[in-house]
Amino acid sequence: MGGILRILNKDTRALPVRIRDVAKKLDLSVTTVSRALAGYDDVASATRDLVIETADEMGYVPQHAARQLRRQRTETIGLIFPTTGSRFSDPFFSEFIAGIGDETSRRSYDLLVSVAPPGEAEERAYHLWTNSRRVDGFILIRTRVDDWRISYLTKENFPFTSFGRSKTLETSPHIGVDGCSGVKDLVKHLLDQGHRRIAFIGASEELTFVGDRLEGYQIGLEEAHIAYDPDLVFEGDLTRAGGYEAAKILIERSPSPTAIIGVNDLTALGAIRAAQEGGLIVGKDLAIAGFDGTVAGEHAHPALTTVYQPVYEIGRQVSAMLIDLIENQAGSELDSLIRPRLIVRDSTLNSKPVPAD
Amino acid sequence: MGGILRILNKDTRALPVRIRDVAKKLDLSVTTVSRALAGYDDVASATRDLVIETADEMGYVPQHAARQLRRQRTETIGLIFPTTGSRFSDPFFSEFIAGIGDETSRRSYDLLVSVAPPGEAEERAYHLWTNSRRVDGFILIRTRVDDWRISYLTKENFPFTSFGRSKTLETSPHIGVDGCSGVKDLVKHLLDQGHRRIAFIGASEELTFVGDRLEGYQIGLEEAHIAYDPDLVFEGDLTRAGGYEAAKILIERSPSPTAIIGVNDLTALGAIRAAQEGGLIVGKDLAIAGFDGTVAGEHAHPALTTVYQPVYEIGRQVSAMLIDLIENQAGSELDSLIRPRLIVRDSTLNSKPVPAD
DNA sequence: CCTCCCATCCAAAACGATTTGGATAGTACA
DNA sequence: TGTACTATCCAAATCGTTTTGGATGGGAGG
Repeated sequence: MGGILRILNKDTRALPVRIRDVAKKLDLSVTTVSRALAGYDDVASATRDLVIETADEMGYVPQHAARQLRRQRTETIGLIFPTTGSRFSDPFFSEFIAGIGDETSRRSYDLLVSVAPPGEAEERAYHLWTNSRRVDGFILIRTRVDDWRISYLTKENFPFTSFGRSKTLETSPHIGVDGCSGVKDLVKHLLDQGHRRIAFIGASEELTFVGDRLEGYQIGLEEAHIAYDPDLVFEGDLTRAGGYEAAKILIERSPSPTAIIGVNDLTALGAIRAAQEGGLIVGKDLAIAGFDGTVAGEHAHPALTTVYQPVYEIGRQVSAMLIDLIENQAGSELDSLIRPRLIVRDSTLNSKPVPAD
Repeated sequence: MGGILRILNKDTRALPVRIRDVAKKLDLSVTTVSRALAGYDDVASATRDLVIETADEMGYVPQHAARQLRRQRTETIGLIFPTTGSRFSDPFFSEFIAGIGDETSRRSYDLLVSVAPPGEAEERAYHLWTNSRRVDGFILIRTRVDDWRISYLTKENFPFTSFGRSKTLETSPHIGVDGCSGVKDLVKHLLDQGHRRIAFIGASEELTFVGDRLEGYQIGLEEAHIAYDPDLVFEGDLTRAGGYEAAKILIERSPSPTAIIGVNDLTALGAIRAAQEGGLIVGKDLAIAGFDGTVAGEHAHPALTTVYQPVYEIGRQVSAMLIDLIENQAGSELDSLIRPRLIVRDSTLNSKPVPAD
């Protein structure tokens, strides 16, 4: 189909301009051109201006590999998604990557991305990128309570920051979100609405943030002197499908819970679906809430009560922190805790009538 | 908070093993080690085995920058998201990036990612990565009818493939999805259900795929001898909010449409919300359908009728095609058209009663 | 014994930038 | 007139690979 495609031929590809070409054109040494472009003050300002202008109009851009080899820095940061390919559609990720991307390009860094499920492939990926000096540092996500990545990178003395803390080391540079107090606020809100049987659909407690949120749930109940009931706690898998399955079972319990907290928005959205299929009106018969503050939750029906964390902004900060670390700029705080914000919407408001059908 | 953080010090960071170190340990030349590892047959097999084993146990990995400089190839492909940071949460993207990521790492390529809104910043980004030889090729997404990127890369003779074709060149390597016939199928389905006033919420027709889908809508109506009514066509912006706004207006028209097609799933989900807020039962009072086949649509309430395109698989193929192109492997087809598949769900089935409330 | 041919190895030259450690010429000052 | 200093420039080394173009020695064949 579609006619003849032009064949790409490396030999015909325009050769990029090298610093040598600029030097030759101006009858200057390579050294001077290099130093002029780098802004050193041992080159006459007239010369500097001329060099900059000429380099610009010749379209000269330093070849990355050469510079990198000489300077032994890549100006690149690495991000390895700890998940396997096809089941990877958490809206969280694209927000986060956008935050990182904006900050890195602002500081003229690049972002190298890979996907590897936790385990052997993940280890290989980190080994490769550290040993080949492919990146200057890593951003870690979905930190785990016992996190191989953190001990490895620390041992290698390789810069990294993470979204979410870990218990692997006493401290390591990261941006954390206080999931515990976030869920505590949420529980308090549900208690205010009169709920007493509140369920929690979690996920693998290997993930730090899951443990944090579960803790908030427990403390919240405790403070209201409500006994913790293990039968009301389920383990999902952070997906919508996981939330759906878990909620289905919870709903058929008796006595069934009057409120369900999903460890993230996707889980909660799955639970909403299960409830609606079971003929329940969410917000009236059953309250459901999530955590994340994704757009999907905002536009759900009914709109989802959730605990909002500024994912885009966290992406920006975590990469700013990493670049500071790489460049040894002591300035920034290396250990910040963001307090997420409760957003109450219809899915937990029984006072507001649902639209008549 | 958090105690004393260990300060990273470049001087104390373990020096990576160089090929020279391996050579010295084995009392061989650097050349021989290099050739042994590369699998040339001018090194004795006993020597080769020894080299490989030693290199492995010393943890030797070639430094990427040096290799890249010498070979003048990066084994990296570039992906620049043509969108601006914060409003960037289409689930489409994460699926797509996962497909690309899996294929590139299978062929031991890396993936360099950036985010730049169409316009000047985008041009700068492409210039930089081509001139600095930062990547070996590009994957283009959201191709536009008149696409600067395609003419630029073609002019520079720089390898690229795209998801979605463009009219900028007669042909260029890409994976296309036949959005026209996809929407035509959808229209036919709606006609079968008895609909006659079918609306379409699109987006900027600058985007090729939007035009394709709109064309399918028009042809579908034409074949059923239904006059095209411009009042039933709206322009959204591919987001949920855009779909919501457009649908709100459409619903209050009189006579109002009995079915709405969203150019993508997000638009359709926005429309569902607008309909529900307006007191309509989606599937009964108003049929709504989308395009993409995202999980979000599958789990919506009611589940969304849509036209499914295998985004993960397309990501894989488009990057396989690019790598073939870079390596001059003539093998693969450079111009493939995938026919998407109609998935009918409750949002367009008025026969099935909605759950009683 | 001599020649030729393999099989195996290696020294040195790239690749394209940055950085080190001067060189050169003009100026100010004694 | 010398000397010291400054402003401006540059040759050469360097980063760690891969690749080019031999070198070397032993065995086969005459």
